[in-house]
Amino acid sequence: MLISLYMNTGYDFKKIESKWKNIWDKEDIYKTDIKSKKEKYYILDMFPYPSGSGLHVGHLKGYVGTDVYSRYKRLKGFEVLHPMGWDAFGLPTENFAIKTGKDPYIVTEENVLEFKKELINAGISFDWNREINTSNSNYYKFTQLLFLKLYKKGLAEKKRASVNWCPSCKTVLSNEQSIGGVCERCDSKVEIKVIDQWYFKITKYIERLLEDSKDLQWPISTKKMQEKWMGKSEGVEISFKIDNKDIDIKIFTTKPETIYGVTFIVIAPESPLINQLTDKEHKDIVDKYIKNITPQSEIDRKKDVKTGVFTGSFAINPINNEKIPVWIADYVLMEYGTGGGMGVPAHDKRDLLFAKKHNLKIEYVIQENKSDYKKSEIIIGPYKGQLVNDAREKIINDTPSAIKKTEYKLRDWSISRERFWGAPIPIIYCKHCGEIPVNEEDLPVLLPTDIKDYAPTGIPPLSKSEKFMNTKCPKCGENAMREAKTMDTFVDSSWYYLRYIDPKNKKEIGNKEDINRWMNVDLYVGGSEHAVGHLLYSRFITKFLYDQKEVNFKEPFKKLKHVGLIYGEDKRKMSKRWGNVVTAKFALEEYGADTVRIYELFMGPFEQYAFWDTQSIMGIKRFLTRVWELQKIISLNNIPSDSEIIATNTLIKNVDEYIEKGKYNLSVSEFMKYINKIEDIGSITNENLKKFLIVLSPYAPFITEEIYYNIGEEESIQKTLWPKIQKINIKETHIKIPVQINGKFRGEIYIKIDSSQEEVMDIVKKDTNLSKKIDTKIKKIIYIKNKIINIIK
RNA sequence: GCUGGGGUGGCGGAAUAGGUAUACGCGACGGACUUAAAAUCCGUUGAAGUAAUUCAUGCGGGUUCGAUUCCCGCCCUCAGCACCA
Repeated sequence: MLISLYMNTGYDFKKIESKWKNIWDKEDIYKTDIKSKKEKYYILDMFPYPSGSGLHVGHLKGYVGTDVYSRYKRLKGFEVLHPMGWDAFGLPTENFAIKTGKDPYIVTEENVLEFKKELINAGISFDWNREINTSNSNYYKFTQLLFLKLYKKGLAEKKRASVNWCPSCKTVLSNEQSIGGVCERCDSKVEIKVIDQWYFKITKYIERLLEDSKDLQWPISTKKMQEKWMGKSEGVEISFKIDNKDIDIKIFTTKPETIYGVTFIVIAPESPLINQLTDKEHKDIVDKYIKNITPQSEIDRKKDVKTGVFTGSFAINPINNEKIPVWIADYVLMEYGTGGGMGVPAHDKRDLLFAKKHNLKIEYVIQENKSDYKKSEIIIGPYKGQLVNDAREKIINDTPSAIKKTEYKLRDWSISRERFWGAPIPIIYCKHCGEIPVNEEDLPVLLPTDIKDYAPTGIPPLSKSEKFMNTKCPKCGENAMREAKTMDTFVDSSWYYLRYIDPKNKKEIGNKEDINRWMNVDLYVGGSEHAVGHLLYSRFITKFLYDQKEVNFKEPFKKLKHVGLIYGEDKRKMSKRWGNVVTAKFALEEYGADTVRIYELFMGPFEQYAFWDTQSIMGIKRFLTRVWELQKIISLNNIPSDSEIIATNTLIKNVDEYIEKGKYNLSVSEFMKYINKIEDIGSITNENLKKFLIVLSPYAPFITEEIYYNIGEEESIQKTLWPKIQKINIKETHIKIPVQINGKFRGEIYIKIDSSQEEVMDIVKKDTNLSKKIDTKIKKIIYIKNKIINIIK
């Protein structure tokens, strides 16, 4: 029974994997020497939430990709920092804890152990000496310190404002967490609530965030997404006087040249001007309308029907003194610009819809050029006949009260949460002194351990712990209360990449010299879903630390790569709901780590999504069995044939190139081509087998280590260096080139290198097959030396 | 609607400073071994045709001796964003 199992699997991966796992662990082989003299390379994965549902093969793909690159860089002589940790605070853990009734501390610990075990089983070369955990007080002490630093510079601030509220998670969400008007965690419809919230003033950094992104080696789509999210638009602010009233309405527009076409003014339903603008006659309708509209969530207002009511007031167009009605409209957002806009139905789609619905005048003032708006022609007013591009400045100058202005869509980052499982905000409220920051020496502000019921209610759970809440004012020493809200987990993850460099430092985030030496992250890999959240926050925090002279770099992640999702065999997203989840645990036990690693990279381009396929993975298993069998055909004399040398050189060169380009799937093809070739030759020298194993080792660390050991090497394959190309003295005298007739491939011939056209034609004419085809008159010959010949007849 | 990707065999995918399209793998078919199956090994495999050859890289044009690659105009599809004035 046992024997047949061995025959089926080819080699006993379980035995090999557990053997080397133990040896590597004992030798602490992945330990990074921060003080090493070697050139540094920092390669980072986005750290995971250690959720209860465990690790599946999709998570693994990213880690395998970075692991191949890390191992490769070590072989290339770099000191590599490749750490891992846990984004342990936050809703996934907390919700899991609530569901299971377990303590979140215990839940975190259990999940972390499970995740870590699978990562080790997969042979990922993380340096576990540097493991971090955001829910550990040694870590969140510095999250709180970061808060204090921002607070002291006026960049952390409590404001009363309308916020996105998730009725199911019972907490506030940032704009980045409520994209599309739904909660990113639970898909509930987001509501709008007005409450006190803490904000980090990321908007102060917006210009620098835009400017510096130009130099980042990031996917274009991700950079564009950030750019769009920040939403810079340059335009003009114009004041419209209200007829018979002492009020001005300010509006923002990016198309001041359409001012001759303004036929109404629209203001947001939240506008403070509404009371003054509404006359008696319209008061009832306006009140009713506003009462109806304001409690609506953003998503309900985002529809094509543009509702609105007339206020009874008229504004005066400053350019031509025309009287135009002022309306309240739900498509105008209070948060953007001035909360009001000029209605130009002829040249704005939304205004057009609104005008049609409410029978407002439509006046065309521009002949629009579809391919380039700036080349549109003005057809009304003093600049009739001119292009928008030329007339815009003049029109701005002509418009009284017009001021150039730049508007952005990005809002400040809301960071406080009404939840338990997060870092407490280090602020104290004192009756006498007001809002006072905790002294830095008093950090960390520890999460209380005496709260049993931390299920969300909307009231911060920390407020239930008297032990936590009651404290002394750091300034006057009187009794005072703590802030009961905790920080969003994106604060934890906005600086974690710094902590790996010096994770045990108790005094500061980390040793400055080491941080400055090891940052930036040379390669950062993770899902594209963090494009506008985490990645933007991290850039902001890095810039802030730069300004405080804490660090000497302005960007955290030099190069960014996204990893494509793995879908289930049924082509649906892996989910418990469909029962199509392939867990890392299952795959590793069933196929072995080396097979799973190679398979995941061979599925397709790294950045692209792929479908799990239990048949294809067998191909990789077969491949590794053939690798194992190479041991049986080692040649005795150790003198490689020319073809063996050429094949090995090609392998080394191509794999090198493909790894550098991140084209892991193509390097796997190279390994397969190589083994096909060697099997054709029938033997391999010890020397070249070693080279093959070394270049394969980043992909399949276990089997290569075992064979390397079997063929007599005493030191780990991981401690060797990338093989060099062997110089050979084979002078190629002849090469094969394709022959085309009338542009179509018709055959190939062997020619002497650097033959002339005449010499090549002689060979073509001697070739019986080809000469038959060119018996008629030849019109023209195109010959590209050593490459191709095309005969036109 | 906007932004960024993609459309190549039965399937995953190779190949773009224009030069033998379909590498590598999966699957399928045929064969060897086996009492048999699995595993393994050896062939074949874009389509049509006995063959010469013809037709095939989403569709329609163009440039070129030659186009998957470059240009123009479409169609389809995936992802993200979307009342931001």
